[in-house]
Amino acid sequence: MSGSHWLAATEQRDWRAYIEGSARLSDALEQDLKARHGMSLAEYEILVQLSEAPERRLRMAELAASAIQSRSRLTHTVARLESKGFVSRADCPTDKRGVYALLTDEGFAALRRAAVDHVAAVRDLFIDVIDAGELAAVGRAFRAVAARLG
Amino acid sequence: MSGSHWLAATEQRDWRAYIEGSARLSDALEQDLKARHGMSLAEYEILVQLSEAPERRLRMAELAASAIQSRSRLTHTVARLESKGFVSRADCPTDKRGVYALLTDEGFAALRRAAVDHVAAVRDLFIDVIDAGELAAVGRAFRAVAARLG
DNA sequence: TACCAAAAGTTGAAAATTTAATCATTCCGG
DNA sequence: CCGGAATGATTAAATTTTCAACTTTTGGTA
Repeated sequence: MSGSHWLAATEQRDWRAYIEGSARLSDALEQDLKARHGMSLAEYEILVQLSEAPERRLRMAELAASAIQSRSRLTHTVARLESKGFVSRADCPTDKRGVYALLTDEGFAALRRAAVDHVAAVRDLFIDVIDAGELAAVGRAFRAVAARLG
Repeated sequence: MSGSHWLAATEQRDWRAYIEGSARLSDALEQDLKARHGMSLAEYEILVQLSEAPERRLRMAELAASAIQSRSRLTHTVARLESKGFVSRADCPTDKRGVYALLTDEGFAALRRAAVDHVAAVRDLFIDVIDAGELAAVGRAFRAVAARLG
C-alpha cells in the first residue's frame, strides 16, 4: 500500500477530508476576523507572534519564520500594520542590516479585542466539533508534518 | 474548561500545531507543484474536480463549491486555465445564465502528469509521517469541521 | 401575466501576494 | 585584512485574489 503510486482509498478519503475541512475553516475564520475587526488572518498571526515574543518584538526574519510568511510578504504586511498604528519598526543596534518589528500598545489592544472573537470562533468551529482524543491526534499528526518540513 | 474564554493548554497546543503544520505543508505543496508543473494548488484543485465530474464538466457554481473558491476567483482562474488550453467553456442549454467548465484532453493530460508528483509529495510530507490510526482521526476531525460549516 | 427578489456569472478596480532584482551589511576563508 | 559569498530586508513589477457593482435569466407569487 505504502509504496504505491496513488493513495489507498482510506488515505485518499482522509486526505481529501483534511483539504476540504481546512479550506472551509480558514475561509470562515478569515471572514469572521475581517468582518468583525477588519483584520486578515495573516495580520492576526503577526500580532500574535509579536505579543508572545520577549519585549513584544522580533527581527523581521524571525517574525517571518514564526508567522510562516515570506520575507517580502512580511515587509508589505508589516507596512500595513504600521500604517494602522499596530506595529512600529526599529533599527537593530547589533546588526545594521536588521530591523525589529514591535507591537505597539494600540496593536496589543487591537489583538486582544480580536482574539476574544477569534478564539470563540476557533472553539465553535474546530475545538468543539472534534472529540478530545482526536484533537490530540490532530496535534500529533501536524507536529509530525511540521517536523518533516522544518 | 470547554466554556472558558480562552483555550485550555492542550487545546491551544494542538490548535497551534495544526496551524503551523498545515501552513508549512501547503506552502511546500504549492512550491513543488509550481516548480515542477507551473501550476498552483488552486488550479490543480479545479482540474481535479472537473476530472472527477460526470463528462468532465461542471457548472461554474458547482465547481466553485467543490473547489472551495469564490465565484469571482473561479471566473478568473478558469479564464487562465482556458488560456492554457486546459479548460473550455460551454453554454448551458437548460439555463441561459449557466456556463459549463469542461476539462480538455490536454487539461486531463496535464493533470495526470502533475498528479503523479503531487501525490508523491502528499505521501512523502503527510501520509507517511502520520500514524495510520491518527490519519483516520484527522479524517474524522476535518469531516466534522466541514459538516459544522457546510 | 407582471413583478420582483434571488441566482449565475462576469467585470474592473483595488488590495494582497509572489517573484526577481537590488542594496547594504556581515561573515568567513585565505 | 581583503574579497567574495551569504544574510537581512526592501523594492518594483507581475500575478493573483478580493470586493463591489452589474447584467442577464430564473422562479415564485400575487
